[in-house]
Amino acid sequence: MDDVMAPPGRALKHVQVREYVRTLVGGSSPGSPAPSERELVQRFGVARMTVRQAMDALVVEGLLERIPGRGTFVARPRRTASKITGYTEEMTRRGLLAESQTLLARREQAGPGVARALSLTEGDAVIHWRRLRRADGVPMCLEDAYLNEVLLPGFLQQGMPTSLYDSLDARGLRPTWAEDSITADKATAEEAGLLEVEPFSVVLRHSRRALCDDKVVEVSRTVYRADRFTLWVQLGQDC
Amino acid sequence: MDDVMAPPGRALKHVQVREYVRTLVGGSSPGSPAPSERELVQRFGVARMTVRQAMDALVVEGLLERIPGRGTFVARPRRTASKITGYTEEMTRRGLLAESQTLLARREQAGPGVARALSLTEGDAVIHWRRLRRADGVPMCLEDAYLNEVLLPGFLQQGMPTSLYDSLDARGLRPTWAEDSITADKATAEEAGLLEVEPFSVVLRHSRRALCDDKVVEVSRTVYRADRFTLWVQLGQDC
DNA sequence: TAGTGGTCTAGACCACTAT
DNA sequence: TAGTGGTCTAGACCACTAG
Repeated sequence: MDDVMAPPGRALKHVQVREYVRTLVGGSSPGSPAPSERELVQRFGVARMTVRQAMDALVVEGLLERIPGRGTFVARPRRTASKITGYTEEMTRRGLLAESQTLLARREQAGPGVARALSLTEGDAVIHWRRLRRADGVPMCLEDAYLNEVLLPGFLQQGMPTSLYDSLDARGLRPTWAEDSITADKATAEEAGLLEVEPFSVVLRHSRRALCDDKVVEVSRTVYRADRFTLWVQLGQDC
Repeated sequence: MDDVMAPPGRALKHVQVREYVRTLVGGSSPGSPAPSERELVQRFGVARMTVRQAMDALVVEGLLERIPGRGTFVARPRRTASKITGYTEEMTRRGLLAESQTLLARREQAGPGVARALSLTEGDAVIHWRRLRRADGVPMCLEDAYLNEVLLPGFLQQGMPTSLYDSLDARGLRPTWAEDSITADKATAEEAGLLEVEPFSVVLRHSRRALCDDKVVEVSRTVYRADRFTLWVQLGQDC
């Protein structure tokens, strides 16, 4: 436990109780009982409101479920909506080897469309990064990403990473919200050549505008080979 | 206020405080201050923990934001993930007139694929509903929906509604979670004829498996004209 | 009847912000 | 210095569930 290393007097009591309960029920199956509130009052020598504060957090989080008159139990995991992922994560999740070949990585002046999408002014400096991306060695898609240079100082000088989303993560800019549009189309001659398919083959076009809090961190357009790629999306209410 | 009609002794105090604050800050813009906790203690003559319980609920809900040392303020609305919608809702949202023509609506025995997707056994009774759907009079997509007859008793006898999702809503079966897959493809000859496009035109195929709690309420396959339809998806973290 | 969560009180001290 | 939210105490009564 991390708590061993922490100054003992510093840890908040409701946090201590919360983390105790979390580790206690960590591996339990849904429906298993959690300790009763009064039991935790005894064990930690705290007031009941303190225990309730701890348990409330776990209930909001979806780990526990209260049943009046019966007790508190491990909740069944909520079905979750899709994480916002990039190509590397997604292909890895599918058990494929993700590789990328940078075709272009440079500073450009934003055109009207890209400027609007990035919430910038036309002519502002943006990073344009074009990659041919493979899965298990076979061309899968061609991606054009546009990034706000102000948010990513020194990005082009640091050598391009494999995963854009890892880089964003490292800078605390992991997208928290994204709007995607998806269409079916035919490949242009250039796209077909790079993707190694016949000209005018069917492709899936995927555009994304990704935000971290209120900052637009990525605008991208990706064209996928339709014969190799299916897009999966999970949607959830609430949360 | 609803409270006027409610038995005065019945309303829980933290609910009274919560709803008072909700209506008070209802129309306010983000950043507006909410009453301080001690001010509400005075106004309602309750303990501070009761006020905190009320405010906690509004914070979890995303309406309020606490800033230690400063006060409690109206939060900026969270960006939300896409609602799970059907065709009628989606087209209406886009300002188009949604119309449907039922091509088939009957009881069938589930084949292996549909049975698995609906969490049924092969041969179980399912409802198969095929519709040609128009937007502003022009064919937009062809949809095959498969429904669990046990969850929708008398569905076929009641005359087919325009919106499946409205019917599900009315029965308390509005989907809370959905998994979609999206691919690009070419239309079959039959599809092309119904959609009034050239044979082998590019289409967008969209499959959905929608659940309400743990019940599979809809399994569908839809083929959209690529020249008329773009799919939009919003993704959010947490929620 | 004993145990559970739900609600509620009337205080207290703390760190932080703003003036 | 005054006001705010964050944390915490040591009780209390209620409705409900289960044996």
